[in-house]
Amino acid sequence: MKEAPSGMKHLYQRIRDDIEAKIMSGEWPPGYRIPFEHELMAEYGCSRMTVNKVLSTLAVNGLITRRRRAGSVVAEPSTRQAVLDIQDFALEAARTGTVYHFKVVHRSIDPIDTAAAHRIGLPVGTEMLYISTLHVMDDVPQAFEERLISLATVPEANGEVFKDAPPGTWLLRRVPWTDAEHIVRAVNADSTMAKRLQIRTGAACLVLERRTWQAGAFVTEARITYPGERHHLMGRFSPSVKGSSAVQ
Amino acid sequence: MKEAPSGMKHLYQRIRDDIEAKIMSGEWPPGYRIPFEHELMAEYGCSRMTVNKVLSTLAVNGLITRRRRAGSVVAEPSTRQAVLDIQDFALEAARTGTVYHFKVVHRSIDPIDTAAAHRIGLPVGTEMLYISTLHVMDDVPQAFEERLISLATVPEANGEVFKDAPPGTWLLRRVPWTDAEHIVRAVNADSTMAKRLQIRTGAACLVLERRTWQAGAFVTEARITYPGERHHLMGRFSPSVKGSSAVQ
DNA sequence: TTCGCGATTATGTATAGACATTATCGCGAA
DNA sequence: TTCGCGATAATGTCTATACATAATCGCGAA
Repeated sequence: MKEAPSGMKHLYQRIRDDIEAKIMSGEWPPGYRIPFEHELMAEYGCSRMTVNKVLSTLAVNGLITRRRRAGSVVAEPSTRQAVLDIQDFALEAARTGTVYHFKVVHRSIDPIDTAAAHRIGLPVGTEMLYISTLHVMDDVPQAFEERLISLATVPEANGEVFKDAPPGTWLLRRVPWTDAEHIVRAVNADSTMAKRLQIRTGAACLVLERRTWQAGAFVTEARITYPGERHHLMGRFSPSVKGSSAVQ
Repeated sequence: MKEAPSGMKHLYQRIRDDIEAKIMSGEWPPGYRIPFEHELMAEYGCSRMTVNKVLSTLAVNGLITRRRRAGSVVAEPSTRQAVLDIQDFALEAARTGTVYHFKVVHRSIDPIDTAAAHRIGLPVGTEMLYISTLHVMDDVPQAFEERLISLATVPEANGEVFKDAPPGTWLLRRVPWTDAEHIVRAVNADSTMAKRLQIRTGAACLVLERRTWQAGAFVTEARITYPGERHHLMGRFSPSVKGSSAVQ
């Protein structure tokens, strides 16, 4: 029994995917004590070296922290937040005691337009959910989000009206991403955007475009526009451990 | 012989540090075929599992790419270029056949100002090299770089006039960084910056601030201003492999 | 009750061997 | 010369074991 049966993923990858999915989906929240190595050994019927390699790698990449005798726990988001997500507004608001709310200003289901289809690499005409959201803190607009969700990958989005959670947060809970592409640009606000964000026309805005996939299947594309004076993106890196996070 | 003698680093870490240092310093440039596992086994007198774990980890983190039978080679910078560096202009220029040049517009050695000292965490009054550079491709200004270099960490910078290579490239060759912090913002160009970059006053600019350290010692801080319409930053991520790169 | 110390437990590092997988090399045939 | 194919070499995954290390637990003594 040295090799997994052909046609199925290797054990190492399977264990790793399982654990990463549980962490990214929030099923195992920060602070959660993940099973001990010997428990995972029993669960997957493998040797300790195999689960040890999985866990050490996750630790190096900042997803979990490990302590002898005490076991391994899911790390605090700061180190693994490679995403610069709108969800941060809710967290930031909770932390600082300000009032956060969001407003869905557009929602429709339409075939994908040719430009987006080409950009993303999907067949023209695929049905997508288009949704635009304004994020507000203490009555001050903080960001305008234009999003496009693949109904093929996320059929549950079809009837969703995003009443309790904004699309980004809602998605993250249901479809943890495995790959993401980010583009950051600076643009001058046109009059429409200026009105939305309550800034003057021409003010510099930071635009973050993000596309995410899950196991090769396209999930969503978001273009988020932040007023330039109110936000910046920040990240820390070292050659071995790479992580970044968004700050207000 | 299951354990390294106390007082010295573990074998795994030593091998990894050695290889990372060789890659980051440029001694093993991109494309260089690093020793085979069995050669590293012999060199360090350890089992294959140990060097295998080192190399697999480096591969996961994008420092090297591995291919069966062919061996492992140092990866192209794009995947490990967590830095969005000016050096890319020279590469980009070489690739597209455009003419790149830079002009040092300011150079002085002064005690650090209090704001920067506070920001970086250095004692007020430390001597720093201040240098400003304009980067030009085909006679079109592409970026304005304001940089501050610690003469304590990089004494060779004292007499350097940056004739052959711009400060970023020059530094990277001498002092490979081990930690970096990035901040990305969007600002409106003021009249001075507009004149420098040949854009209109008020045009949105992407500002990248980067601070780097080597083994805890501060190396440099750079603030690079790009015309918003001419540039964007791009990165790809997955929970396990994190990398990003700059594109034109 | 509190302190100290040994037992316990989970992780950290390392070994030697096994078999799978895959790309390349080189030889022989067309 | 070129094509095909088997040998070969390097990495990929996994096992079973061993001993080190560090933190916690719990018992017994002060």
